[in-house]
Amino acid sequence: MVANMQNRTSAGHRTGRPRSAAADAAILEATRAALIELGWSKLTLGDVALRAGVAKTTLYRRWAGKNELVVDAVAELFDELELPDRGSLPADVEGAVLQFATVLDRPETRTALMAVVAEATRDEPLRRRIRASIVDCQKQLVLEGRARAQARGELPAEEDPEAAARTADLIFDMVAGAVVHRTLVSGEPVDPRWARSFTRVLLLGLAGAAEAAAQD
Amino acid sequence: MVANMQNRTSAGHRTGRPRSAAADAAILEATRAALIELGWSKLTLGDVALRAGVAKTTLYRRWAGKNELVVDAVAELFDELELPDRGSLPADVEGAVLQFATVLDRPETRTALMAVVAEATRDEPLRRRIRASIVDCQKQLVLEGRARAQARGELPAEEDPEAAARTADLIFDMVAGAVVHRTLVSGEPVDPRWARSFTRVLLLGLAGAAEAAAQD
DNA sequence: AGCTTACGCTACGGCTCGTAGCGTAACTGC
DNA sequence: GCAGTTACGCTACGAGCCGTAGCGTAAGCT
Repeated sequence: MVANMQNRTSAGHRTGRPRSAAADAAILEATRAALIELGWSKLTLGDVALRAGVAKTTLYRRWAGKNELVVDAVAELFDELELPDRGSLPADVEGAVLQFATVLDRPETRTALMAVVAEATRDEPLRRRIRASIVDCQKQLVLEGRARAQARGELPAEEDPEAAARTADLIFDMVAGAVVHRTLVSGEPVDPRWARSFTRVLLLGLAGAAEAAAQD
Repeated sequence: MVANMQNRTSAGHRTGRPRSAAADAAILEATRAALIELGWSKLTLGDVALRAGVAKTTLYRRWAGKNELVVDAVAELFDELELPDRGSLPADVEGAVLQFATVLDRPETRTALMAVVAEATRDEPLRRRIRASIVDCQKQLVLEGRARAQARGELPAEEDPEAAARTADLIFDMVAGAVVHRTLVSGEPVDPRWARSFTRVLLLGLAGAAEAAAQD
């Protein structure tokens, strides 16, 4: 649940006409539709307002601009991501990879995700917004998966919390990075076969690295 | 050497006034300067022309638009990438990772790379251009590194060429994806320590996967 | 020379941006 | 009910950039 981190910062005003939640939903939906039809670069806020059936000024009252609006629109798609229990660590990783790839396969995600990341390189608030509403909830899945594997006895419990955090970051960048790169840069599909190969390399590598670290 | 794949499609015209190579260089340099100062979204072709000291119409005579121009401008930065022989496969991978990260650390690369990739999701010719002038020459380094490792005896020779190609693609997406993701999405630096951890996981994973495959 | 192509310059219609201003609608507390 | 407060729709506007047309000039080739 992303839930409008942009408005009513907390314990917001109680008087006056409340903002229409229906308008919020219509705008975000219209934004995704416009992304599919026009792509990021040709998307205009005037067009989104027209599709959503609201005035252009309403958009500017709620979002600072195109960047913030699109982040919220695609963040909802990433909310679907969950981590179904498939019984073993390799199966879980493979499932997560395929699920992530499914979201990245949507045309609105493809065109929008890289664009807002590019914008974020020169916009610190936008970067925070992306992290809070998209990236961090993905990283959460990594932590969840590790905890599950430790409960199953497939992974040893971590002793050094700092090292554990670094490893989690490494895993996250490797998984998300590889899937994104294959999908958007190489332009090749993330099919079950690729997911299987990738998962195998990743898990064998992590197991070997943990073993080597234990010998230090 | 990117060398203007956009002009004079082959055996181009020989009569008339030739295009100024100095103008080409000035334009690409001005484009990078504008990327640094303004970023992708605020970069305008009129401004680039002003900086380069050429007429705006000259830009449109050589490039179809902003996308193509920026691709050529950043492609020159990736031309620097080489694969110095560091004596062992892990050292080579680590060096390549750090070198790649250095290019991604430049402000003009950070803001431009993701942006053109985003544009390319709805523009097939642009995708081909990016592949030809940026991606493929990176992938070449992977093949070069593997050949070198095989010559050293660190890797077995491949028997199945198709499987070898798939593995090379997997490695490429894992390396480039992880570095890009850490730099541009997570926003954390790719320092020697991270490069070391990453390389260890990758190579141990590949070794383990090759071993497992041999047993099939 | 004469031909051919590149270049600089000006000017233009068209589009999008983001905002200001106003009247109306919706909800709250007295 | 009524007054206060906030959201909404609508119109209009200056500003900026886009991409192109048209023209005169510059730089090579034969």
